[in-house]
Amino acid sequence: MNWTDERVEKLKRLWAEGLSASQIAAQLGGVSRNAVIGKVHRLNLPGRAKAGGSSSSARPAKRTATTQRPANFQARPAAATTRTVTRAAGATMLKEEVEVDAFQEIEVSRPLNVVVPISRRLALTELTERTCKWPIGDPMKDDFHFCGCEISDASPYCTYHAKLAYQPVSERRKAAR
DNA sequence: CCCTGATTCGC
DNA sequence: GCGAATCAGG
Repeated sequence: MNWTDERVEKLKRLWAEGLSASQIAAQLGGVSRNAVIGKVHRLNLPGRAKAGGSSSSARPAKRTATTQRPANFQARPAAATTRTVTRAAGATMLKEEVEVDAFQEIEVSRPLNVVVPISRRLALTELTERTCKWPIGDPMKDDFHFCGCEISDASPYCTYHAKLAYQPVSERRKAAR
């Protein structure tokens, strides 16, 4: 694989979004994470905070899609906006708005110290034994992805989605993200 | 041991 | 310019 303009643009975009080098490599295909990092340097793109690198949870300066935030840290307004803009069909739109409203309810009632994982937006082929396999979005649409945040135990889901996984669907829907 | 980014250096 | 190998860290 060579670095076509298209692939370079995608690299720039994903890097700016805060995806890790390995995630970007998986999305581009045909390159290793080292290749991605090397290219990032050659392009003189801004690096990630601190030398020695760090896991996704230890990037102090930049807030990225892989960090975790307190539950009440304004995830909702952005999400609500995005969903409203993204959806087109009337029926779907209505459903989404209901979900968003329920989500707001949940968030208000959630204790302050609970953290909600921010999706790493991984594709199926990017999942590992240690990434949350909670599906997000419509499998028939381009933006379908999995939560992908890190998990530590044997559960297929992160702690947040594990709680959802064993609830009745009607209850899950309220907190679905 | 999993992961992260940074750097080096032969190609 | 490219990226595997290696390093250094969480």
